[in-house]
Amino acid sequence: MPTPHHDTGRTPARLEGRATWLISRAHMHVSGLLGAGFEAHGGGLRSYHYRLLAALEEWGPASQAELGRRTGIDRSDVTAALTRLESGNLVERSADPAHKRRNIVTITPAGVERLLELDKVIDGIQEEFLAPLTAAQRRQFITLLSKLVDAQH
Amino acid sequence: MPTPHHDTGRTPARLEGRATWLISRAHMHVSGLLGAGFEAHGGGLRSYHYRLLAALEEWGPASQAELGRRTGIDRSDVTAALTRLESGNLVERSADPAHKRRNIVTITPAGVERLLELDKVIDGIQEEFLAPLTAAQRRQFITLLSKLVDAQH
DNA sequence: CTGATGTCAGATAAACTGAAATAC
DNA sequence: CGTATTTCAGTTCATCTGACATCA
Repeated sequence: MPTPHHDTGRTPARLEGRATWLISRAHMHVSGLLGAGFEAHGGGLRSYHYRLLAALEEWGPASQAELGRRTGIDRSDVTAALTRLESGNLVERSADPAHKRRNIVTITPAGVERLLELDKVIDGIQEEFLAPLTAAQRRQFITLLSKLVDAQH
Repeated sequence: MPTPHHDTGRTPARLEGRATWLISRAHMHVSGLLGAGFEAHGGGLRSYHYRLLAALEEWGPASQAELGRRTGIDRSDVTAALTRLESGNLVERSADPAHKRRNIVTITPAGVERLLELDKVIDGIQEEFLAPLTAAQRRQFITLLSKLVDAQH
């Protein structure tokens, strides 16, 4: 058990040995970077909007419930975020002929354009975050993180 | 907060190639695990409280402003979280004799005990998160993440 | 009836902002 | 005076809950 040392020269045991504490700090760091990025260059769009646009471009048109499942966004929040996107003509809602209750959501050309702009912003943030690593280390990190994210179900 | 996941077996290009999108998903994943863990075994304490207790045990007594800087928690939120911890006798506030405005915050033995319990919870969550990796890969991942976190200032 | 869907109203936690009072 | 500290009041964003009407 670590006993309270005091100040000293950096990187105490907890920060070295505990991955979750580490992940929590990395999480805060990324949150900060993303928040600042969306604030500065997001044109009023937030992470929900980015995730929805990305999912639509990636997997094509979908119902709102399906978008919720794919992006991990609650269906009630999907509704609000899509209303926002629709008001900017970035997506379109149309009734599913096979199921009157269900909407089919489609990304518009303007939506794709907007998404590509956001991608650039996000790529910049990614560069900034990964800057401390060498190219080889970055590849390693991304590979490992992919494994971790893909393994969740 | 489980959020059931997608049906599809394929991993689309965006998820393969874009580290920030990946990090955002990992971020959500970790948030969910931590939230559920604190909810289930945190005894009413949340991430702010854990971070503050950990910082106090790690670096010893400190002023509130200093705690804020070390943990990345805003000074105004430090105040509220410490009041909560103090009401459970997990920390103590005392006036700094050298500076009347400043408080010196100390973790109590009960606070250390509580922290060690929370550590166990968090270690369990960490195990769960890192489960998809081999032991060697975990070490690699932790090393790389340490580099990324340490490099931020 | 069951179950999925879209919507709304509200709660909560994390993080931040601005301002005040106090101490150095 | 300027700066640092604590505190308070209020805001935003992401997330989740519960309810409800609608449809298959």
